[in-house]
Amino acid sequence: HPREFTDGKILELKASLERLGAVYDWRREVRSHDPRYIRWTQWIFLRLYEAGLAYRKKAPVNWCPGCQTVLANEQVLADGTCERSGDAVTKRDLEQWFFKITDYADQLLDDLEGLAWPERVKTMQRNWIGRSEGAEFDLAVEGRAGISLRVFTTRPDTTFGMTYAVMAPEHSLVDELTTDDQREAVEAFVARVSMESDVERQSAEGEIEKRGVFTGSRVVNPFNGESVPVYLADYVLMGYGTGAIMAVPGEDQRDWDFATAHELPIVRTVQPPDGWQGEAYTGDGPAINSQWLDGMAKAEAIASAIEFLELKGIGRRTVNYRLRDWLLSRQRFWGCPIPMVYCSEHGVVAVPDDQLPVLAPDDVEFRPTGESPLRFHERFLNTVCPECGQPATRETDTMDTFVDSSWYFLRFTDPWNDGAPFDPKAAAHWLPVDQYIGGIEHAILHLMYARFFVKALADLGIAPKDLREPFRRLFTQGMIRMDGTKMSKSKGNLVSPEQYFDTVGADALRLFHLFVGPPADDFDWGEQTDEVIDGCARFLARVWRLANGEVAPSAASTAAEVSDVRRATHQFIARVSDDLDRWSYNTAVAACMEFTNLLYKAVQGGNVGDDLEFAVDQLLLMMAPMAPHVSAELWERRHGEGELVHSQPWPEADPNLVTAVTETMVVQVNGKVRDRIDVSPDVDEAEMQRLALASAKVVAALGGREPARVVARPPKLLNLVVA
RNA sequence: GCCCGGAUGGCGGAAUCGGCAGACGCGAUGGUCUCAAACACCAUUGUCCGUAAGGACGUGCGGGUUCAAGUCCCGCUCCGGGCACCA
Repeated sequence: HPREFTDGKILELKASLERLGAVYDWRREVRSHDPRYIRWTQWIFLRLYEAGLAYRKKAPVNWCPGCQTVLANEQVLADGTCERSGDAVTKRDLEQWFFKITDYADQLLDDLEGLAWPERVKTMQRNWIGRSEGAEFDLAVEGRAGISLRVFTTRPDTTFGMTYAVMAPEHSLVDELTTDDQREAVEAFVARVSMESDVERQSAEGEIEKRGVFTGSRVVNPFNGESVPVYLADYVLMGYGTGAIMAVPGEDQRDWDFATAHELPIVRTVQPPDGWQGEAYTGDGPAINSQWLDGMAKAEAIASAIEFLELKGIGRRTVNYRLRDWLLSRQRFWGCPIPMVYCSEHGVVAVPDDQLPVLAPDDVEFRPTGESPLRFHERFLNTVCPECGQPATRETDTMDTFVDSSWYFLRFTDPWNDGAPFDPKAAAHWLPVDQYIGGIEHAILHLMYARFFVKALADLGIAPKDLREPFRRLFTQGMIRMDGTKMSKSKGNLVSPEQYFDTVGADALRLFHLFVGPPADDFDWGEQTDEVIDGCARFLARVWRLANGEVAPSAASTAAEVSDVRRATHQFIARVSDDLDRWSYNTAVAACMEFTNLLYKAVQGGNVGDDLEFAVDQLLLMMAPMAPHVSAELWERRHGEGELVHSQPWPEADPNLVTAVTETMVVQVNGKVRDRIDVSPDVDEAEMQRLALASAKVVAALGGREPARVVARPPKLLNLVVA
């Protein structure tokens, strides 16, 4: 049962997080299936409904046969498969609930500007929203007064080059515009296209002539009065623009291909550059074959063409988006019920706030059948109309889980509130989130939905009015992959952390995660991975022995004596602090390892005393965020029961001790390193040159030649250039 | 096709502003300890030539800029990701 499964997994995950030493404010924990959360998710749904931002309509929707439910566009991958199950998604005509995210298309696009997000994610959102500016206008159907075909184009400047028009096979005028002699061919074409999945429809390459059919009707080009044929073609989509286009093969490659296959004329209306070898030319250039537009550049011609359409009263400037409204209905039992009731008298009626939450019963056959399991549960299904008290039925679909995650961060600000989803004052205090961290897979799902919710709730006065964005900064961390695919709970290819807690310990596992590479990079779990984790555990054991005074001076040590432990310690503090500041955790761990190695050499060389004790304490302080358990235990052993490393302030490096006593000057001859000489950090150029020329290696490399040029970068580099 | 990333030893990676390529770790090799092993500790470990000292080469490929390029510029190859009949 989903409830047992979910509750069990929460316990498991929470226990893992606690053993890992992850620090969260568990007092603020929320669970999306908790009636106290469901209540407010439904309450928010109703506010969106009242504002016209949630609506129900019948539409061709994405259907996943594997999940036996509908999906939002965002949950269908580019290859037409379901992001969750991998099944090929088909289309079904169903009555479903939508959120009107398209109302916010421009804001969602424009407000990306101010976000400190990876450019890649912003680009993905921009592409997804897919704003394009252009014009819509009517094409009069020849010989049919009162009927016109409305088309959308981004290139009204090329209208003189229209040699045919195309409708989507699903267009509502198809029947009307099909002439009797073409009816058979058109119906066969429409039938074939309707059988195809989106994937098939998009992959029909190389058979362009089969991808369209003539309707028998003609329309008039309003720019030059010429009559052109109307075709149906599967490359025109009903869901975008007006579902019909003017075809300008001279400036559109798809139109060019189609025109060539169907032997339709091609007229260029933009002069391609000299030497143009291609077919359709989409770039800028002076208009040609376009009467009063001739000679104008693209932008000017577009403006002039739109002016003409508006003057004639047949068209207008318009903007189209690729973004569709968010389909939120799911034919699922385990989800937040949509709080609506259907009454034969009053139609669609909202459940009153004081009757929330609407909870699904647990005693259902919950397995997917293509309809919500709640439909077969009489006690849930049958209710009374809130308006008239007569028998009515409940909406039995539940909400997309992305609805839950679109406002949880708002609830975190005020999780105990039982009079509202959250107090706007609390939300104003905490939000926007300073630093959000998540996987790239949420680039256009969660991250777009949450942005929409925040904007809508702010406009409705539920969230603070000036809260326009949920997440100020975003960091997309890499994935840990196994066998080439993402390690994830839905794929089931997880490596359990428990086995590492029980063997090497949580701190070793934490160090491994930090050490393995930059946090933004993906990592492949491989054959050597367990050995790397063992290496982290070995390092912690070295620190343990060092901090417990278990490392003995050793005559066997051949290492050079470590002279200035205190100076090295301050350099170490500066280095780790800087690494942590710039999220370079792998080098921070490396610095701790290096410093530990240095302290081993010091101890083995007999160098013990206050400087060493100070150094070890600083090591533990630096390691406290990375290996909290081991450093806490060692700190207590060194400083007494109850002394807590995590309560200590972060040390400051002494600037006077961070600078080195001596620097290594690299001497190059013609850019090749010939010697390294220890120098004072404030050595001057003349001194550098004197020291370099005193080196036998340098003299040999010069071979008696005089340096023609000397490049000095005191104190680290000297390059002697000879001819 | 378009738009982003990326390519550095046997492996993960480091090199932060154009200035010592390969930090740190893994693996490997040799040694100390041990009856033996494990652990631990020490040392070596980019490639090639050389007994050695030392030298040459070397950051996907080809050019370029510069005293100096893993880093900048131009042109490619391959890998990963996103978008793609969006008119």
